[in-house]
Amino acid sequence: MARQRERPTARSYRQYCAVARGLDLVGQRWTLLIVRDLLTGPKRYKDLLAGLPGIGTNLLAARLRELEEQRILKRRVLPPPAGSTVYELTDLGKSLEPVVTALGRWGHRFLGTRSEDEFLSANAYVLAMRAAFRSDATGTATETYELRIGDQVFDIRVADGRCSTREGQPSVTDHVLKMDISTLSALLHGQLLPKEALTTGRIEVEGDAAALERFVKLFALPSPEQLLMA
Amino acid sequence: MARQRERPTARSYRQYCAVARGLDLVGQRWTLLIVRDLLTGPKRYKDLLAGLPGIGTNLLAARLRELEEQRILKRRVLPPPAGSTVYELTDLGKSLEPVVTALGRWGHRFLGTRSEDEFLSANAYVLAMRAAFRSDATGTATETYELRIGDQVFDIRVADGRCSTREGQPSVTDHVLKMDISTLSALLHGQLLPKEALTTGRIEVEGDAAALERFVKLFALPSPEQLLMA
DNA sequence: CGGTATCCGCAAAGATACTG
DNA sequence: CAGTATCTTTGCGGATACCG
Repeated sequence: MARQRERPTARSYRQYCAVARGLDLVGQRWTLLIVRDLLTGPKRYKDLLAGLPGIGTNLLAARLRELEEQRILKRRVLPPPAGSTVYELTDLGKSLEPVVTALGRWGHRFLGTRSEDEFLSANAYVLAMRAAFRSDATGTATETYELRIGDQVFDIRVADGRCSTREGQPSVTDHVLKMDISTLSALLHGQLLPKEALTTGRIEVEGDAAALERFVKLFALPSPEQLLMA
Repeated sequence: MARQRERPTARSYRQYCAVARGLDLVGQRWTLLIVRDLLTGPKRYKDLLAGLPGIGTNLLAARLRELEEQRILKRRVLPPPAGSTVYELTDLGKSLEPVVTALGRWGHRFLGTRSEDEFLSANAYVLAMRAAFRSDATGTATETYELRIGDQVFDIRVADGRCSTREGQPSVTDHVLKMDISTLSALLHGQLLPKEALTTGRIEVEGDAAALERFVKLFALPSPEQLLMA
C-alpha cells in the first residue's frame, strides 16, 4: 500500500525563538530519550524498543521517521553479513548532547531512591558516566575498559583528561568489566563498594582487579541521598 | 466549589534516569516556554498568557499549578498598593537556565527567516542576549541600559565581564533604549544597522547615541543567513 | 484582573494485532 | 526483525461562560 498521511501540520509553537524552535523539533514525547540512547552509538530498531519501555512500536517508528526527515539521524543498512539496519545520529544529532546532559544534570537531583518498577537503562548510565567525567579530578590517567552489561558491550577510553565511549566494535582494552545494570547503578551511586561487588561475584573482572576501584573513582555519580538534602 | 480532580497520574517514563526524570518534570508541552519567560523575571498571569499565544487559559493555569507543586516556581502576592499576584522562579527553577539556553543554542540554527505569522517574544530576546553575551569579546566594558519594549522594561547591566538582566524595578541606567520587538530582532541579527534605526526613528535613545552601537556589539546574535550554510 | 469550569473537536499517545 | 494497521484513550486547542 502506498505511503499516506504525511505531516498533518506537526504542532508548532509558531514563535520566532530559538528555544521554541528547538522544542518544535525535539520537544515531543520520547524524542529526547531516543536521542539519549543513540548518543551511545547506533542502535537497531528492537534495541531502541527494548530500551524505551512503554513507547509502542508505531510511535517509535513515527519518531524515527521524523528525526530522519529533520536530519537528526539517519537509517543505515550494515554491510553483509550483518545486513541489519541501524539508526545513528548525524553530526546535527550528536550536537544535541549538551541539551541532553544539561537536562540530566538538572534532573539528577530528583532521582531519589529507585522504585521497584523503574527501568534501568545501560545507555543512560554510560551517557551519565561521560557527563560525570571530570578531567581535573583525574589528572593524566589513561585507562581503557570494555564494559559488558547484558548483551551490550561498551568501549570506554580515558586519556589526556578526555573520555570517549562507544557501543559495539570492541577492540583491545586493558580491562573487561562484566556486571548487570543494577550493579553498575549501585556502584556508581556509591551504594555498593567495589570490594563487596567482587567478593559476592556481582562483577567479573578480566585483568587488573584494582582497575575497578579506579573505574568507580573516574565515573562516580552523586548519590541520591546526597541530593535529597541539597 | 471545592477543588477536585487532582493529578490523574501525570504520565511518567518510569525510568531511573536523570534525563527521563527531568523530562517527567519539565518535558510537557509549554512547560519550558513558561520557564523561559519567567527567567527574565516574575510575571503576572496575563503577561504569561500574552507571551504564549495559543496556550489557552486553562492549560496555563494547569501548568502553573504543576510547576508550583514541583517547587519550580512560586505564586506571590505583591505588597500593596500593587496587590497583584505574580509567578516567580525559585532557585530550583532558575537552575533550569542551562537547560533552556542549551536548547536555544541548538535550536538557533533552525530559525531561518521569520515567517509572517511567527510571534516575537521580548522575554526570549532578552534571554538570548544573556546567553549570547561573551565576556571574552567585551573585556572590561561597563554599561547599564534600560531597554523598553512595548510595556516591558528591562534593566540590563554589564560589568566585569558579566551580564545581568531583569524586568521591572527599573533604577538609574546610563542609557535608555526604546524600540519595538521587531526592531530589536532585526538589530541583534544584524539585519538592521544602528545608524539606520536611529535615522528612521525606529529607536529612541536617551543618553549617549553611540551607546547603541556598543549595545549591538555586546549582544549580537548569529544571523539566520549565517546559519543556513553552516 | 486572575483565574476556574465546561464542552467540543482533533491530534498525539498507548495497546495490540498483524505482515513482508 | 522491522516495522504497519487499527483501535482506544488521553491530552491539547480554542471558545466561551462564569466568579471573586
